[in-house]
Amino acid sequence: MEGRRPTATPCCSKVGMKRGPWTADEDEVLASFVRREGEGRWRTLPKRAGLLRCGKSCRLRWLNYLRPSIKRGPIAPDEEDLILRLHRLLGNRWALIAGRIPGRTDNEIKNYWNTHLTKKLIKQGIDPRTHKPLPSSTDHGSPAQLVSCHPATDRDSMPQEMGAGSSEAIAIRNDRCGYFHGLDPHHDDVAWQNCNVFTTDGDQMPACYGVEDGGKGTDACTDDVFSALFDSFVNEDMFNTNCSQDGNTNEDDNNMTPQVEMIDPMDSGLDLEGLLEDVFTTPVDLDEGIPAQCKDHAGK
DNA sequence: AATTTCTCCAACCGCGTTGTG
DNA sequence: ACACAACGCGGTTGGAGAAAT
Repeated sequence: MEGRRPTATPCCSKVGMKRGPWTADEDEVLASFVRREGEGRWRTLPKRAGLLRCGKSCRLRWLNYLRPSIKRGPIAPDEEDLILRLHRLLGNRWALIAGRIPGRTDNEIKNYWNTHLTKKLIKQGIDPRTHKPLPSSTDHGSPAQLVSCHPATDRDSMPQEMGAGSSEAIAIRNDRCGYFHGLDPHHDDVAWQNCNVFTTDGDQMPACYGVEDGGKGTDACTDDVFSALFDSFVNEDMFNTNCSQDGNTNEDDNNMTPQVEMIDPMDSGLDLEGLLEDVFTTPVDLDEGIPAQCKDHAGK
């Protein structure tokens, strides 16, 4: 973009630095240099490589476009599904999300989210920021004190155009259940007992949140717990299985406003990144790092 | 065909975090 | 403990092309 407006404080104040779209020649210079010298030292890279770009620009170009592992082309449905689940779990942690979707960059996912998925969710009556039903699409009714949030509960209340198994549908179900209610009571009893019920007044907080143990609560969460948690987010089939195994139904669910403490993992003091790193011990490469269910789901 | 509006996405910026001396 | 540099991330911008009028 040659015509990008100049700013008062450009990232690189050096006069003579080139900005805007990269040319094929620049790409070639950068790519061959990074292949030769490796990533890093971006600040000095332009000089060493003979590019009239700032280091930041070089880094971005490499990471978002030139890296050999970049997958081009449209986002596949399974990738979209994974993005939705991960966003629900992680929020706008684009880099973290991208790290779980091989070949996709944080920028690409962010763009896709902003241009496609937000609209899609809004169209389906879901707030893309919170993954909760939009106010206009919810009917606030009876004050439930305790919510036993079993996914099957909401199945019948899904919007018609939304398949019960769709990620959007799951998003709604999970919204009514709190972040951790994707946990499978059949899969991990301890995790379920720790996390399945909590109230608005915090009478019983799940140990996972680290509230009751002086902030060291993440220690109380085993890898198994978070594997189960994460599996439940990324594995639709498992989730549906849970639903079918759970006989709980509530015909008035549409009217139920769950008084669940919707704890934002980002604000809970829970080190999700660290925990995710534990769940996926190897970086980026899904074939190695992502549980089988997830791998299947991503079709990688 | 010309013009306007909309959509997409590459690139930029500012700020927070991490590393180093 | 502090300062500084480098890196990395998320939010935002604006040009190009597509679609609508």
